[in-house]
Amino acid sequence: MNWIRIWYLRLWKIFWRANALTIRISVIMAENFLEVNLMKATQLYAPTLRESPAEAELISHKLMFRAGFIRKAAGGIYSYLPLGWRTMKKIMQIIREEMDSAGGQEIMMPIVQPAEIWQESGRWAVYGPEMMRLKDRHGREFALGPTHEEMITTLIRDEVKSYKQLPLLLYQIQNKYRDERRPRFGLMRSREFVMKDLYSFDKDVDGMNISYQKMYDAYDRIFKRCGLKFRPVEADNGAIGGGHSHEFTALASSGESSIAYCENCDFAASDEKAELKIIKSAPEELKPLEKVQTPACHTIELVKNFLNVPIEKTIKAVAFMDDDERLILAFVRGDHDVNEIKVMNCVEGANHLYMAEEKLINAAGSCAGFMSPIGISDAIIIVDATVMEMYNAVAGANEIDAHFINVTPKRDFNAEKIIVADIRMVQEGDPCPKCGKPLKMTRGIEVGQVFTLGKKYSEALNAKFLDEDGKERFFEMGCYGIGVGRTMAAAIEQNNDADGIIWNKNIAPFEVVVVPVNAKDDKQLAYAEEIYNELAKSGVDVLLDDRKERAGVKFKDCDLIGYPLRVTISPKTLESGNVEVKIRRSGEFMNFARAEVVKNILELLKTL
RNA sequence: CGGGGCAUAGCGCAGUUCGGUAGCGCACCUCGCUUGGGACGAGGGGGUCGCAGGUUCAAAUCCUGUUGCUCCGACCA
Repeated sequence: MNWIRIWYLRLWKIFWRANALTIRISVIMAENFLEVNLMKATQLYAPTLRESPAEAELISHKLMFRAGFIRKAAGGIYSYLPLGWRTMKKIMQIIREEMDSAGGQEIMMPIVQPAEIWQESGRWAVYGPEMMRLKDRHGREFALGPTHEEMITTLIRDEVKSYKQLPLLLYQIQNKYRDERRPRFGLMRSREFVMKDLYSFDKDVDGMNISYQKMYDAYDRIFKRCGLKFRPVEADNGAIGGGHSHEFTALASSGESSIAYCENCDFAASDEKAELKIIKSAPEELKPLEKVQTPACHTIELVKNFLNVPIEKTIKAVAFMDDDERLILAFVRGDHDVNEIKVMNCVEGANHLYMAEEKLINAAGSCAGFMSPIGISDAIIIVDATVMEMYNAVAGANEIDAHFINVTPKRDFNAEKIIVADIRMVQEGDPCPKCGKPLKMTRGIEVGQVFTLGKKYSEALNAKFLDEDGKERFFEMGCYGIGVGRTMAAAIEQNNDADGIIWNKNIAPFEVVVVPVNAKDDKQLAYAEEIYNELAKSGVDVLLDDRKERAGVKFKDCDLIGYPLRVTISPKTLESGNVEVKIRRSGEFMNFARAEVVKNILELLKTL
């Protein structure tokens, strides 16, 4: 029996070699095996639906479901069908090419990770219920990897021992698991998802910053190639600290994060992070401070109306307290909102902010609704920098039903007792911190994030190497993720119409579909096959819709699935000798002479 | 984690108030007819009514428990 085994193995070897050849060669091979080629719609598993499940909320979710891209297995857990997986693979291929050209090397790490490495880094206890945990038959604990910092750091720590081996950039494209409290929006927030993550290891901070920049640039190319409208947004890497972080955010009204961006320059930041310029008010002649009665005017709106002053002339107070029950009063202009994160960053030792209890406010000698920095002592007072530029404004008087008028903070606030800082929330129309033009606000989908980790994990997991001086040092790390499914969903959010998806050709499941309007007509079918073969030979990713459906059904499916180009073969086109091409995005029809079809389609594709 | 809603055929839904042995549209199968934008006609297949227990001669329907899904909020980043 041994010889059978040997032959079997030899055949496998040949098969795999063939698989590894270039696309062009596989196209030539496909020509010979066309009869079993799955590029025909009759053989493609693409179940399209007229209606979407009631639970689908987002356009991308509905369309992916209707177009036969995904099916749900459980909440936040999906199968990818052939069309969906083709697009996923195209996105992954773009990512691979850019990662490789930036010096990355692809690896594959386990989904199932031992508890020990998480215990070692301290995150086993910290991660919480979002990490899916399981035990093997011996009772040993494991987790389904929500991320791979521990895995990769322990992977390299015993092997990479010299600065000469650095920098090292390793990445993988892998399923990740996060047991979201509330999975929703289809692939946008799922519990199992495909993610590319690259980890960089450098000998020093300079090296880490170079790696960071390489990734930043690679991300820019990746999302451009995917045809996304996006912004790299300055983000907070908070607890991890000490470095930069950018979120690559696809602009979409359905997005979960809110960002401010400038149309004039490249500024973009999350609403929480955006640093703002001081807005100066026009100087005025200073009037004397005066206390006035304002009965029951405990909101800015009421005060403004009662005293008949513009809202920009009022000062709003928000009272917080921290874990130690310290009272923190934040003051912003009446038409502005307080940014809690910025406030928290001003207060040393504060980890959480809560709305202050009224008794705290009273104990400090003030009262809710009428708080003021003037004449209050027992509180941490933080004043927005823009407030300091106001003249003759209205502020609370720290007693019920009374306000000060003609408040000029520079004159009236006790400079020693207040902290002046940028603590307000960005608003549409605020001047851009970079160029001063009015900012725009939009919502966005975070499709990728780059950030520097520094030594956080190398220290926690004791991953060291020897530098030029023979001294032991911890790796300077960075990590860089891209949500592949999210990228697909974001592309659909940005590119769809009433009929369905509109793909960019780089990530479309097929670039071109050839449709004989009546596949039962042998002449049409033969003609369509001819064009289909020519396109395939020219390297076009093409599908032949040879289904014996009515033309309307096929057209509807084409639009729904969103192939960038449709080639239509009909009695009309047969007679004229021309071939009709429809551009999905514009709805434009074009007619090409038979001999020019391939050439023109190749040209057209460059523009899509 | 708090608050709402839903669970009946692959998908969308009706039937539940008032218990009587399950229906509609789309999809699917067969035949006919039709073929440039989700045709039409005739016939047909498919459901332990989320699950478990209870009440009753009889439960999709009433009662109890439970699970899942979903929306809003909070939390997380």
